[in-house]
Amino acid sequence: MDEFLQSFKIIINEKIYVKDPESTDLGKKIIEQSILLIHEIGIEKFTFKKLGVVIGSNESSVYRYFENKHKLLLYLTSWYWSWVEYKLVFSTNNITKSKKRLTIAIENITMSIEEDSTFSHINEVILHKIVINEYSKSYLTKEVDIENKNGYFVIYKRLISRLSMMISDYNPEYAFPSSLASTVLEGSLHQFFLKEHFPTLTDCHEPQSPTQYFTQLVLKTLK
Amino acid sequence: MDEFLQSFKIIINEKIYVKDPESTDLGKKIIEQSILLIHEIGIEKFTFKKLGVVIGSNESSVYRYFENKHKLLLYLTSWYWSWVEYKLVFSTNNITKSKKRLTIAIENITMSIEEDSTFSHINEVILHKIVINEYSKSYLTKEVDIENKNGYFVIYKRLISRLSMMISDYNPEYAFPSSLASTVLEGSLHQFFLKEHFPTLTDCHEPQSPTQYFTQLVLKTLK
DNA sequence: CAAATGTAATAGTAATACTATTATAATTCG
DNA sequence: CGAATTATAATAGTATTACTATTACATTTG
Repeated sequence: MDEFLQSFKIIINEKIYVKDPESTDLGKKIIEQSILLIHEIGIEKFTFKKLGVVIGSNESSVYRYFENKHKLLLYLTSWYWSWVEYKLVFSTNNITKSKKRLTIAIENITMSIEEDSTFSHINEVILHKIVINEYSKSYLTKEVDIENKNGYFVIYKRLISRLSMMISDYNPEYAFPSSLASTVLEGSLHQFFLKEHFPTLTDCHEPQSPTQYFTQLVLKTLK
Repeated sequence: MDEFLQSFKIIINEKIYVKDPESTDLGKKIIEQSILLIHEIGIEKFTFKKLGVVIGSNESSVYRYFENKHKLLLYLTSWYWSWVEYKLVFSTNNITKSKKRLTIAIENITMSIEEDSTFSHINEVILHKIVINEYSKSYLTKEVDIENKNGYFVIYKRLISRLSMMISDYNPEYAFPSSLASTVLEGSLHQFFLKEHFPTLTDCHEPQSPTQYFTQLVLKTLK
């Protein structure tokens, strides 16, 4: 599957960027290094100036690709959700039993990313950590409704909607499929965060994992 | 209970502020108006300069009370969690049946705040909305571990721990009481946000509510 | 009523986010 | 081939923000 994925390009809403970063070497460098730098210093302290230094280029060159750092964050997180969606669709394809399909989906959404694999210039392990620490900030803004209308969150919403449908397939009677799907997705990011910074607020320590917690939670709730 | 609460002062960790805002009129005005202004323009665009204008005072006067806007946010959210904790402890007191106690606790934590009541200068309805939109930003930072050590999140953690204990009381066998407690608390904020901005991702629309969703989720999971 | 303290205003600085303009390199096409 | 066009990047800014140092004024206290 890893090599298979390499023959695809993840397509991101064109409105998010000024110039497609996948189209040039500098663009790819911007993606590669911004992931490392945002992870290192956090989105608040991240600036295009600092990024310019590490990519050996100028601040203003970055502005050719992204309007501002918020859009860059949207790009990176959209890429991440798109990657997860791809893995989810691929691994649940042709699985006819609704329970099996649902557990595979939960696994895909809640699992910790272990190794950087498919895309040469994107480190998925670190990108996952960025999503854990910064994703909420991309929608907890005053501009969320306009940006939502512009389609900046389509991939994220589609992913939740896929999980929601699998929940309803498994138990058509259940009244909160969308809420449960969004809880699993957002909740797993939160559990990873707690594990790291507020360990007493979670039970997902080795050998336990968010995947086990949420799989049990969903199956018991839907029974 | 409302009048009863008025005879108490909610105590916030002294390290969060430079000078206790409850100790002066200006301090109370800072709290009152910052709640309204942060709600109106969001924490990113909120500045002490803008706050100075609405409280009819100077930017620098605000710095006498809070080091920066991040600390002010920590103060406001700590106050909120403290208020919720008080209501929770009060309403579950003397309830001996573990199931009843648990459902009351979930109700307190997940319910939507309807009216501004107890404290003259603090609007709890709007403060709840600030918590929904801004709370995650107060811990999704690079400084979280130091600030946690300084005790800036004690009330929040104590609240989750209370719920966690009630979960274990109801079902001592359950393996994820803390994870479930943190999911309920964080998840309910998230469901309120979705209801407002991503309505397709939640089922908590009238007459349904996050309280119903989470009460059912917890009881089914613990059965 | 003088000293001490509390409170607030003025006037800054450093850093950040972003932009306008110019320079240089690469490509296209007659 | 070489002029015109376009792509790309660097320079040099500006406006805003977050925060600080200093001074001025007001209030309290012994």
